[in-house]
Amino acid sequence: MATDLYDDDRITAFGLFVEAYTGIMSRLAGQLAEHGLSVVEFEVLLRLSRSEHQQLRMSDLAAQTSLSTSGVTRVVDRMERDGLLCRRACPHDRRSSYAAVTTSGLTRLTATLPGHLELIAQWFTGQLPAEDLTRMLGSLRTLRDAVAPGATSGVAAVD
Amino acid sequence: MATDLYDDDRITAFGLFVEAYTGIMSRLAGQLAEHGLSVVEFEVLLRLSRSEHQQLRMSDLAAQTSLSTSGVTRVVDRMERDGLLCRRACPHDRRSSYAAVTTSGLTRLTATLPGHLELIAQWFTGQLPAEDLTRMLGSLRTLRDAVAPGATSGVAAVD
DNA sequence: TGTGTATAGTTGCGTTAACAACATCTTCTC
DNA sequence: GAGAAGATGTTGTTAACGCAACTATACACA
Repeated sequence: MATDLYDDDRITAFGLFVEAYTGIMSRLAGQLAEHGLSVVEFEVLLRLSRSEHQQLRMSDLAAQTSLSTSGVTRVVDRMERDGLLCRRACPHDRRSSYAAVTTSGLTRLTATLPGHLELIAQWFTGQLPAEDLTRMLGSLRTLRDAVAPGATSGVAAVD
Repeated sequence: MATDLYDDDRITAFGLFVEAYTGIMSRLAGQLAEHGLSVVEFEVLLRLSRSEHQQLRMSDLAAQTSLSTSGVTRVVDRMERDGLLCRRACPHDRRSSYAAVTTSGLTRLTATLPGHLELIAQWFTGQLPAEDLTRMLGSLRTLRDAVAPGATSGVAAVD
């Protein structure tokens, strides 16, 4: 039985990637949950807060997250219901609408972020010696640019 | 507005990780879909195929994947319906049952793997100079061991 | 102006997952 | 060996997502 095929080095290498990622991610998700946010909701909040006037058109939000447009509709529905976001009409294009962070949403994000950053430091950036981290980030950038060329580092990077 | 807080280096760093991961993963998922497999189903098939007698107890399978036990019940349901897997009674413990790969399942996996490995090479291992890759894998192992100490590299790594 | 095409967002439907409650079987303790 | 405690897997319920269909609006162009 071609056991070698299943144990190919490439699978092992990529498995390491997956396990590191899911391990870190699940810790972050736990902390977000303590603040009543899912990973997706946190990402939405962060993206919007970074944007001009703390708002973004629905489809731009979809493009910046890993969601489809219908997924965005639903997340925004929920977050609007919870008072974290509100929809605003777009003055120039009546087809469009903005999702905008409310004061309550900003408060929630501000309460969540410090712990989030601490965890990233604890389980990711702080785990590696400075030089290794630098090299790793360089390699990650290479991979990211190859695989998601759209995501220019200006718009950058969230979880 | 504390814009600096949202643009913290740690977020940028982790965002790179996330974008690289999701970018690669979505390409792999596409190839798996061409063979009628979801990421989870592929992982199940691979884990089982690597195991003694190409089978594993349901709960062990849950432990090795990112699924809950009820999640495993359902995946195995579907895959059994599709003929990729079958359930077998455990002779020593009548509470337990095994999920075992069928010939058809093994055939499917064998058909899927070469393309899968190629894609890993194309978008991950092959993107980096040998030395960078080695260093990166070392760093990933450090992260993985910190964050998912259970997953010893013997059982290793899948996607 | 009127018509066709493209774009923005929402909704119905099917799929998949987790969680909790549950039934069944094993093991431990006395 | 009888009952308690624990393990194993399944099922009901709920939540989240994507796709495809749909509505409303904008734009091109004759």
